Amino acid sequence: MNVAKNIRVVLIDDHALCRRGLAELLERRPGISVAGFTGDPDEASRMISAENPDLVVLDLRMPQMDGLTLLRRLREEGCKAPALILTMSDSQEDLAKALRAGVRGYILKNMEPDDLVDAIQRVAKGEMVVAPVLMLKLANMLDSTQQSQSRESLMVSLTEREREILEHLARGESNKTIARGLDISHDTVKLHVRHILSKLNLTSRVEAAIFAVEHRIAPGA
Amino acid sequence: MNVAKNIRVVLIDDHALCRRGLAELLERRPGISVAGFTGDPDEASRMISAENPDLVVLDLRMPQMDGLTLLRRLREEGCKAPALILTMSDSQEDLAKALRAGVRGYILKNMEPDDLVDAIQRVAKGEMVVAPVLMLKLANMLDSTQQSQSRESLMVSLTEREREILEHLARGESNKTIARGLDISHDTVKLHVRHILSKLNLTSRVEAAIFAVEHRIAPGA
DNA sequence: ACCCGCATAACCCATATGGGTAATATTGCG
DNA sequence: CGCAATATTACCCATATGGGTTATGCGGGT
Repeated sequence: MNVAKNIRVVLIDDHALCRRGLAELLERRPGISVAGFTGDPDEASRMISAENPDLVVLDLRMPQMDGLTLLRRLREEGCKAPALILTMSDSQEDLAKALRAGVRGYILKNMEPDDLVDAIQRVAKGEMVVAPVLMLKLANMLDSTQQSQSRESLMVSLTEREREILEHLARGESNKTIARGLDISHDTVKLHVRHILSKLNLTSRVEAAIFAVEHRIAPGA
Repeated sequence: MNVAKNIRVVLIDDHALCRRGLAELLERRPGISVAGFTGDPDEASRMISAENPDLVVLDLRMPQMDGLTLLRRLREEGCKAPALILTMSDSQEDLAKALRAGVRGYILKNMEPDDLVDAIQRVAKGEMVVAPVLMLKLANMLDSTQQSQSRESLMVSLTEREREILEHLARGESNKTIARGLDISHDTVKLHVRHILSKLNLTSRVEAAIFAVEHRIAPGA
């Protein structure tokens, strides 16, 4: 059904506009055909086992299911196609997470269409593609792999209580307020906060709050 | 150059992919033609005074310039065309800001292309269009207009310098660090921070940091 | 010339925070 | 049972932060 070097891709993106536009853009390129596109995880699942594409283009942030979670699910279902992340997020964390999940490319949505096409072709050829802007961050990560990685993993080392304290902290509450709210001593809260900072390798409650907000530990007020 | 009921639109979006795809989608609809598209504010400015379109489709979050800031600039330059915001953000805050800036439509990027076309046509006819999902939030706003409105609107009252300080603050920097970074006195930073808190109606730097992060004033570390 | 907003800086003071140490109670595990 | 982890509280101390006041210099507008 497809010519020798034709690359069959499936697009998964919750933005109808993006995936439609993208699909049209790709369809008119020689050597690339769009086997399907959807924004729904379940449909993506079915589509990929049915079409068995050469490549999966995946958005990271989707309302129903996180892109990487979906990727893991696809892998479990036997999908072997390389994944190319196409996202808005240029954050170090997301990049790191994606790379550790074994994606073969990570590019940003604000790039030129031609570059995207190029990225698809290179990933299909077996190359690894990372958005140039992010290569710097990648370099940083190699040095201080500890921080962003272990900050992630050390996150799990937080006690239930500490996570609870962190939530309040990330709502901007002072130690005193947290203490009143949880009906414990001010000193106890202070100690918990110190433990949090120490475990997450941070030095101030502000950093902790930012960390929490960026990791959606704190519910969006 | 255009038939009677042809709607000439200009697309402003920093995502090359989106604007290209969108342009193609719109071009193939009868009654709509794309007079131009760009992701650059200055080019947008020139394009709109040159083309004098019937409608401007605008993204909110753009790296170089905030969509609403750009809109205000366009208005100053004499652009009378109604604006239709097309964005990812479904936040109450952004919607409120946009409405107060006088946009005539606010729709989300994850909607179906057909709905977008519909929205464009309705705005061109003089109607006001708001994404259905957001109508609820709109209702909420009518009650509790105080908080989110005043904090948002007071946000614009921040000085350039204060915004700059806020950025650093939202990276978790202490006053001393910020002072060193900007090569000004510690006391000056303190004063700026106090002004920020006062203007935004907050009481601690932690709240300010959270606010900044949630509103992407701070660049993703 | 005058006033005003802004950035800058220097004070004072009360409180909050980060960090160290010590102690007690509870819980679950080997 | 003893041990380790956790939660709790209490101290001490240095520094950071929030808030008030005063003052200087600059640039824009009246």
